[in-house]
Amino acid sequence: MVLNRTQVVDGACAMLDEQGLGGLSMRRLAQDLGVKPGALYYHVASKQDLLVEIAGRILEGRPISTVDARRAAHDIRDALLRVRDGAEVVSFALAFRPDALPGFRELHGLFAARHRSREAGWAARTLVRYVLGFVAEEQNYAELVGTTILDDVPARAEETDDAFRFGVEALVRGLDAVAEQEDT
Amino acid sequence: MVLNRTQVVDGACAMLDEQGLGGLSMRRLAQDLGVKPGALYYHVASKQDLLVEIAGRILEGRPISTVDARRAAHDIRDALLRVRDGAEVVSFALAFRPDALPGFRELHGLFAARHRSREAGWAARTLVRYVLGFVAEEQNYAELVGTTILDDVPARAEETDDAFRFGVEALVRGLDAVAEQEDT
DNA sequence: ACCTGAACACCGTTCAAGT
DNA sequence: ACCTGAACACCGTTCAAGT
Repeated sequence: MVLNRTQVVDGACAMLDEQGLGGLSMRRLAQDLGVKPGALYYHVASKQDLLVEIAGRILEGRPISTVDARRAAHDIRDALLRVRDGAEVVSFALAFRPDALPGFRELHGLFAARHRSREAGWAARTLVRYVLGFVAEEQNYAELVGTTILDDVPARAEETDDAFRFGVEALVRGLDAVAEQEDT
Repeated sequence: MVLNRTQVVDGACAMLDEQGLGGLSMRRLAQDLGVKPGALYYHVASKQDLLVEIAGRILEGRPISTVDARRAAHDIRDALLRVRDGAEVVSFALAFRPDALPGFRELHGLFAARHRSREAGWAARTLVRYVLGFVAEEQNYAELVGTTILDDVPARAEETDDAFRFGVEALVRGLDAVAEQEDT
């Protein structure tokens, strides 16, 4: 079927967006691509490998600011929200292969001006964790609304945006504040 | 075999701590309890139901402060660290049934003095997310060190504690700071 | 009330063999 | 080089039937 790695990842991204992470299986993906399950392993080492690749695609979708922490947080959120279960996929990839995510190592620089090197790394990771956790919850809730008979509260979207901004603001301000006494 | 719900949850907790979340299956649990898989479903509605129950047990292990946000964060971390993959299990439970976790709804009160009601809820959820995200990463890393040939950096534990304190301090300070201008 | 037997509908992964 | 066939070792869940 002259399949290649790019097509496998493309198909996986499409399937993720349509079925969600729970509906993305190697067997289904193979069938979707008109191929037997074993064939996928000629192009991809494992499902985990595939998920890391998908995570990369998700993050490449939107450029992430490297100068403003607040903007960076919103950029990452926007990227994650473009794909169903995006936050969960990226979280997995980050846990499994922390170095392989594009645009995440550079976030260290967001705090390099105010913080010492070690603390800048902590700060960047803290911000990323906040965004991932927030969006994972957000997307998970959306999933539950879609599946279960959970009555959707109207005007939830704007309140969610407000809640996100609230957390970003608190976190960035707090990170700035603790930077000032890093001279023990 | 005169099994009851408590014994099923007990067995599941033990298996979680020994095998990790990936090694906890209904079939293995059944075999461990000397019973056929189908028997478990007489005591537990589903695996998800079981995980929510386990999450409750994990959080009940340590009392969580309701007066000091910094202490509460450390209390929650301590509770999560007592069980392998504790953070992942509690995260799942929180996503799946946000109301069924003991001691989490009360955290709202930690911020009620400084914040308006809506913002106090946001603040509490932000703090919980931080702790869960941090400990999930922490436990996941420990897992990778145990499995893969990943050379463990010495003195990592103390640095991890420092990193956690750093984030808690920043977050709590930031949350306090944004509280002061909640008069739009 | 509590459990077994047995099935249903799935998984990820491997690997000899084919082309 | 790329894929199939076919297996291996699993999953969660259901449900008639047994005791």
